[in-house]
Amino acid sequence: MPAPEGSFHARVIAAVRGIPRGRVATYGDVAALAGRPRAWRAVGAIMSTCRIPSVPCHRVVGAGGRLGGYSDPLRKRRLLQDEGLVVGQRKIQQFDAVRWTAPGSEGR
DNA sequence: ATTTTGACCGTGC
DNA sequence: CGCACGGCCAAAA
Repeated sequence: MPAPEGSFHARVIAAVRGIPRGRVATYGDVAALAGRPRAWRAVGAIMSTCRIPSVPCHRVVGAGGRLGGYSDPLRKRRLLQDEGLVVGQRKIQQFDAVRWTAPGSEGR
């Protein structure tokens, strides 16, 4: 289990696990929730190792609502649509309306 | 310890 | 709106 407590990996997974169904977050958001708002790079690398089914890694999308990457891009698109999201051919519609924001991270 | 890579992001044309 | 370039962080070799 490649997720020692206190590691960036564990924090990222915890953040992704906190994304409810029908909602999406960008790599930058996940990185910020993980405590490293500038580590979206590492977040993507970690997601690539996302072999844990307990983590809805398909809810992590690129900035601006882009699908981003995935082992099976088509599958990711279908999963998001299955959760009630409107996905275009390359980007998510109403992205701002479905973008997941951590409790307390909103405007203040 | 240094170098390379990766499911990225933002800016410029 | 699409492509090219640079910058950034962490893990692996």
